[in-house]
Amino acid sequence: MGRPPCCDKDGVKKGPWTPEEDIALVSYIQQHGPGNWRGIPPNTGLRRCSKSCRLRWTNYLRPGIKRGNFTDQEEKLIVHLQSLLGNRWAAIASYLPERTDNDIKNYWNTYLKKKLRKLESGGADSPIGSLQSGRRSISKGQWERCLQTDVDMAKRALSQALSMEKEWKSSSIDRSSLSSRPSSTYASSTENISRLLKGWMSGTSSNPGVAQASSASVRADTASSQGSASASSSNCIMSPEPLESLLGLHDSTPEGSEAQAPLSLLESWLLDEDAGQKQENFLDMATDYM
DNA sequence: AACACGCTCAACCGCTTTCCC
DNA sequence: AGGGAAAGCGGTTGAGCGTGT
Repeated sequence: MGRPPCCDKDGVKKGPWTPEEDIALVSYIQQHGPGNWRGIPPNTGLRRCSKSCRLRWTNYLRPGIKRGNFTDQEEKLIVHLQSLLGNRWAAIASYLPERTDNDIKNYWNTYLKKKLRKLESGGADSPIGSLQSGRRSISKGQWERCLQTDVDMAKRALSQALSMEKEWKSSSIDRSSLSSRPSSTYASSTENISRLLKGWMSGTSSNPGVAQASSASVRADTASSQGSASASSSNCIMSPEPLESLLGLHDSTPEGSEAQAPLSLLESWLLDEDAGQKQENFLDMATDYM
C-alpha cells in the first residue's frame, strides 16, 4: 500500500478556491512569505492541504503572473526550450518568469502540440515550422551531434542559472529593485484578489522585506502595480533579475556584464529561427565565457 | 432555443527529489 | 547513513465555457 494522499483527510476541502480563501492565503503569505506551506492551513483556518495552498499561490495568486495569450516570441521560446529540455515545464517556466509551469504545460498540451503535429503533416510556413523542419533537414550524423550539443547546452544553461540563483539568494540585493517589472498584466478571477495584491505590492515596494501585516491591506486604491518579487521566485530556477535581463525586460544594462553576456547569447540563440545551423556558433562563443 | 461537441485551464494525483532529524 | 516528512514536479482530469448544428 502506498502512502495516502496528503489531502486524504476528513474536512480537507477540494475544488475551486473561493475569493475568501484566496484572501486568507494571500494575507498569510503577505505576513510570512511563501515557503512554509504546511503552516498555512493551521494558521489561516483554511481547510486546504499545504500542497493545494502552494499550487494556488504559484499558479494563480503569485504577483507578476501574466495571463492571456502567449506572444509569438514566447511561443518560439517554449518550442525551442521544449526541444532542448523535454517536458521539464518548471525549467522552461524559469525562462518565462511571467508564466507558470502549469500555464506553459497547458499551452503546450492544448495548443502547441497540435500545431506542431499539424505543421509536421502539412507545410512549414511558420517560425515553428521552419524551426522543426530545419531540425529535420540535417543529416543523421549532424542530428546526433546536435542532440549531444543540446544536452550539453541545457546542462550549462541550467547550471549557470542555478549558480546565479545561489548568488542572488546569498546576496543582499534589494529585492525592491525588482519592482522595475513592467506594469503587471496580472489578473485574478476576482477584483478583490487583484486589489489585495495591488495593495500588497505597493506596500512592499516601499518597505521591502517587511510585510504589511493586516489583512485590512485589501486596498481599493489603484496604487502602482509594481511588485516585490521577493515572494515570486518559488518556482524559478533563476532569479527574477537575471531572467528579466535575459528576456529583455530591463531597459538598462545591469552591472556584472560577464554573467549577462552568455545569457544574452542564449536568448538570441533561443529565439533564433536557424537554431540548428547557428548552434555551433553560439557554442563557440559561449565556451569563451565558461 | 436546445443540444452536442470541443477547448481551456484550474486543480488534483501520484511519483520523485530534497531536507531534516 | 537511513528513514520519514515536506516540497517540487509532471501527467491527468473535469467543470465551465464557447461555438457549431
